[in-house]
Amino acid sequence: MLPSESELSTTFDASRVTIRKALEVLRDESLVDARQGFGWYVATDPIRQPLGRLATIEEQMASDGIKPERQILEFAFERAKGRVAKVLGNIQVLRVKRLNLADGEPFALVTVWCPANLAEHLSRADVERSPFYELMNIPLTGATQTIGATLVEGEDAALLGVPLGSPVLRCERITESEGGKAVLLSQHVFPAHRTEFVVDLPHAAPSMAPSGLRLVE
Amino acid sequence: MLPSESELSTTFDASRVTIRKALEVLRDESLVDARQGFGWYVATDPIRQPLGRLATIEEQMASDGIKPERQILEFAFERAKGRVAKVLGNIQVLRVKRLNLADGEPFALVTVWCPANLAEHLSRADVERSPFYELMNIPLTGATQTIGATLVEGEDAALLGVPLGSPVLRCERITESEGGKAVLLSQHVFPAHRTEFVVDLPHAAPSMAPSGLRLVE
DNA sequence: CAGTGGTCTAGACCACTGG
DNA sequence: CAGTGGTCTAGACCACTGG
Repeated sequence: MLPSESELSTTFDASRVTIRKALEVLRDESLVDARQGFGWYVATDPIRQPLGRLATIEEQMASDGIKPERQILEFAFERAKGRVAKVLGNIQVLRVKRLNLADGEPFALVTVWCPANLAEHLSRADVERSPFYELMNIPLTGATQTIGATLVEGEDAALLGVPLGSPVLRCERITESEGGKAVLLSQHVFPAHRTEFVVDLPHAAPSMAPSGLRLVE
Repeated sequence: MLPSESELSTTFDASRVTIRKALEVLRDESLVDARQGFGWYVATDPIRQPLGRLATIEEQMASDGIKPERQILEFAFERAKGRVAKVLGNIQVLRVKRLNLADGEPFALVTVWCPANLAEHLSRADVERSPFYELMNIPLTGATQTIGATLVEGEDAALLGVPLGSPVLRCERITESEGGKAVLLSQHVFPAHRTEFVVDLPHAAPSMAPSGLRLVE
C-alpha cells in the first residue's frame, strides 16, 4: 500500500491534485493502481517487476541527491559479431554506447547490445531518458555479471575524463528473459578512482546498472 | 481553432480544470492539439501538411491496389561525411537505408540522412512504418531532386534482385525546411526495368518518394 | 463510522504566441 | 501587449471500503 493522497500531499508539500496527477501517470504505466475507499497500492505488473523494482546505481544516486544523466554517444543497428554474436546469436542488434554522468561528471561508459527485433520501438531519445531495462517489452528474469579491472584504453579515457592508462572496472552483464534466453549484453567501464563494487549477494545482482555499485566520496 | 479554455469553461459551466481534462482526453486520441500561448485546434496533422498531402509513389501504388512495404536495412547515428557533410553540415546525422517493396518485389533502395537533432525521437519501427517526411517535427517547405542513370553496383544489385551491372535510376533529393535549410538528404536507386519517371511539373516535386515516378507494367 | 479515492471548483502564476 | 495554454494550490462534496 502507498500512503494516502492526503499524506503524500503533506509529505511532498504538493496539492492533492498534483499528487493525483503523478499517481495517475504511474497508473498509466501499470506500476500502481487504486480502489476508491481503499487506497493506492503497487500494481502486480509482471513485465517490469523482476528487475525494475531493484535499486539501481542511478536510484541510489538520486536518493543521495546526485543527479544522474545519460548521454548517448552511439545508436546503431548492425550485425552482431564476435562476443556479441556468441551471446545473442548471429543476428541484427541495436548497439547503444552511452556515457553516464553523476552531477555532470562522467562515471560510467556503457555499451548495450540488444536483439534488433526487441529494440525496434526504441528511439535515441528513449534510451537517453530511461534505463534500458525499463524499455524492454519482455520480462527480464535475471542477469549474470562479471567484474574485472583493466587499464583504460584509447578514447574511453577521454570520454571518462581520466588519464590514459588509468585503472578502470570493466564489467559485462548478460541479462536474460524467460527460459534463460539472453536478451541484453552490456559492457560497463567505471573509473576506479570514483567507484567501487559492494558485492554482498550470493546470486547475481539482477539490475541493468550494477546494484552493488557505489560511488566513493 | 477551438474556443479558449476560459470560454469553454463559461460556455459549459465547468471549471477550467475540468475542461482541460476533457481536452487532454481528446488530445490523447489525436483529435485535437494545443500550443501554449496559441490555443487548441483540431488536429489535422499539420506536420504532414506541406509535403504529406502530395501524391507519393506509395499512395499511387495504394490506389492501384499494390501493397507498398518498407524494409529497414540500416539505422544508425553517425558523423556526416563527404557529400552528406557538404549538404547537411559537418554534424551528427541519422542514416537510414531501406528497401521499398511493391507487392513483395523490391523496387527502390533508399538512403536517407537527417540531422541527428531532428531525428532523436525516431525509432527503427517508426521509419519502417511511415515515410520520413511524415515523421519530421518541422515544416518541410520544398525539395530539389536530381535524376540520373547508372549501372548498379555491388550489394545493391542483390538487394534489388537484379543482375550486377543492370541499369538503375539514381536520384538525390534535398528536402528543405523554412529558410531553405536542408534537413533531409536522400538517395534513391530504382531498377530501370521496373520504373520510369513522369516529370510534368516545372517546379521540383516536393515529396519524399518521387511524386512523378510510375511503375511500368 | 472515519478514512479513502474520484471528481470538481475558483483562483493563481508562469511561459509563450501573435499582433 | 492582452490572451493563451501549462501547471499548481486549497478546498469542497461524493461514493465507497473496511472495521
